Amino acid sequence: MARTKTYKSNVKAAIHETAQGLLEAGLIDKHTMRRFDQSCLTPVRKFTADEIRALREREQVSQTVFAMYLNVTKDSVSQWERGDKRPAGPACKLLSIVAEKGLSAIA
Amino acid sequence: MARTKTYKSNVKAAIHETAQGLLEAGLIDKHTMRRFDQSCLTPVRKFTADEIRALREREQVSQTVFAMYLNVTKDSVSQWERGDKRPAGPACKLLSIVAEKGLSAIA
DNA sequence: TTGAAATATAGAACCAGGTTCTACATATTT
DNA sequence: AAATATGTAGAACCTGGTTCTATATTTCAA
Repeated sequence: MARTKTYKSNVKAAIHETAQGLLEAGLIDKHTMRRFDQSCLTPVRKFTADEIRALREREQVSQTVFAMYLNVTKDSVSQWERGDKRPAGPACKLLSIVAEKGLSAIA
Repeated sequence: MARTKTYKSNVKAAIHETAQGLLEAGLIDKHTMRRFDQSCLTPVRKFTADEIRALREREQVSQTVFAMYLNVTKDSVSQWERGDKRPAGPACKLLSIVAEKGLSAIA
């Protein structure tokens, strides 16, 4: 497409270009996202019980300390690692951040 | 207290010194946290509906985009800002990070 | 070695957070 | 004018997150 529009239009174009993939993948809801500042959201992985445990052990912290970083109870971490329960949306986001950037990213 | 113990003991001492405050404040559970690596956890604030809205508007994003960053649905963000529901542990942690470091910190 | 603290498992019960859906109301763009 | 983006509203559902108790093992200090 030709880039001869106003600044806002270019931003909008950039938005759609970067987000359209997510949209088509069904990862985000239908419309929206004007002014989506250029940054690309890191995709949020799903974590198995073992992956969560491996992640925590990689960071060399106990369940209790790990829980403190995530602002969750130690029981929740235990339940995740045992496969008793699975982390929800925000918790998965935090786990993704830790997986990619380490615990210090959410200190 | 005298600092004449081994390295591990000093670490432990540092742990207790930094975490004892939280412990005494009743913010963390009883014992624990050996090897708490020196970093200090940023305290997780509680957010009112208005604060959440102000935070989002400060970042200049729509509810939908804000929700994407937090890995939550746009409805949840709307419910938070209306006071219909309140963000839980992990969600509050993410909000705290955004409040202090901006949206880019969780991109 | 003895005891206290740290760490992790297990299960149960409860509540509210997060999801999904629909419908409606305004802007804002094209 | 038509289409899109944005936000409100409410309801229903489900499970995540909390809290509690109890138990087992390990680690550490006296």
